[in-house]
Amino acid sequence: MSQHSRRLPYGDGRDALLAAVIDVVAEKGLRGVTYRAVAARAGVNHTLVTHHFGSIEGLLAATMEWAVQRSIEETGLAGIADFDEGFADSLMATVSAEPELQLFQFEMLLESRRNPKILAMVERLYKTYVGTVEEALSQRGLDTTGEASLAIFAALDGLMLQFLTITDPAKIRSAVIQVGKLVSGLLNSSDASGESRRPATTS
Amino acid sequence: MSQHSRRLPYGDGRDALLAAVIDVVAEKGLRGVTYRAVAARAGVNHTLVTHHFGSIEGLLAATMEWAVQRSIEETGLAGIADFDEGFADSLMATVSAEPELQLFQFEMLLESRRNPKILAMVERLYKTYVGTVEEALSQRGLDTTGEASLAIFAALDGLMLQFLTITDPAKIRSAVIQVGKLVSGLLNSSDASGESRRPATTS
DNA sequence: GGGAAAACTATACAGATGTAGAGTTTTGGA
DNA sequence: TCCAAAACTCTACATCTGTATAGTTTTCCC
Repeated sequence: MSQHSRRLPYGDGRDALLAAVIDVVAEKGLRGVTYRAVAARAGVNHTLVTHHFGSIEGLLAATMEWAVQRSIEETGLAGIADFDEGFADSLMATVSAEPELQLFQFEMLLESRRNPKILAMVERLYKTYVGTVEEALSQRGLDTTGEASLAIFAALDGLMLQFLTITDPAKIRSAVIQVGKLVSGLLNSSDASGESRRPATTS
Repeated sequence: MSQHSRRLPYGDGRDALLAAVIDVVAEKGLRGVTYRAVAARAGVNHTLVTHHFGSIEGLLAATMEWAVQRSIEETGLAGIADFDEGFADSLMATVSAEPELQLFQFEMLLESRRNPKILAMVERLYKTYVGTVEEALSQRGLDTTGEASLAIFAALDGLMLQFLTITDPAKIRSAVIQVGKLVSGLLNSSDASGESRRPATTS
């Protein structure tokens, strides 16, 4: 079914291109990102990419900017306050909702080594994520020096990466819950006398 | 200065191509992997790629096969038995020794979504890694049900990914050490809670 | 030492890709 | 209403890329 049915509304080309990048990367990887492939997916002429973004690099940077903004606004880690099973499910649900978007961000993480603009955006994104974890740990009265937040976030990040690629959801879910237990363990070891395994009800 | 100085010894072309792939991916990403780019780096004619590997996909698969074998043999996580500071330094040293190789494996992890052959190899690699962690945890008498090994490995994996891209070594080092402390915490909490304590046979 | 097989090169070409330039459509404001 | 700017398309072309084919060099082994 060739669906060149209706043209996009005037002014929607730019956004359509950004969305198309996510899809093309998910389907064919960065190797598949060409002016024509992206434009075809977006339903516009391939020269429109140059008009809006100047180059493929510019297109990728703009797409990442867009993706980062969305991720930060949605703060997928919002429900992180409690590290219980509900948290695990909500985290996985967030990633499952838009796997292509997450995949794209991982691609850009690797790309950041070769592109300063991308690097800056990835740094911003990751600092936001780690900051969110840090906040959650602090609320539980945990010592957040020594990069505990970074360690916890890296565990979740690594698990989501595997979730999106090679490891089945059930195992990932268990492992995410384990991360929650590790946090509890951190609480115990820093507060040696604590008997209260149950976190105090929301204050 | 054209430096077509010395040709490769006869029979070395294949290996030279594999090594070249790692370099090209590190420098230009998967987008930069073309017959000519890889062949030029290896110092051979670009048609040699087809002769040995059939296609770019075949070339990437063969390179991954080679990379996985090396990683498994070296077992970069060998010194994982103790989760102390020495372990952190040795882990980072291993990754630092050949960052391009690690980067390539992360690229292939993402690629595994679109390539069954790559998927099989990445699965093998990750199972080996998780298995190594599991062994280390068992030796400490820890309960390894519930995917604790997967969680711990994911933390280290996620940290190495950041180490290779956006986060400075000092922070990574601290975080890796934190992972070690989390393992200790796991030990405490499994004793303290007595929830699902299955004694591991330390035979 | 001779011949087949494997490794490798040379060349040529079709199709894909990036890019330039000129033209068309739509929007929005004076 | 009109016009300038922005959004967008069309076409053309040079370059890059993959691939086929034929030929050369080296190795291996009987």
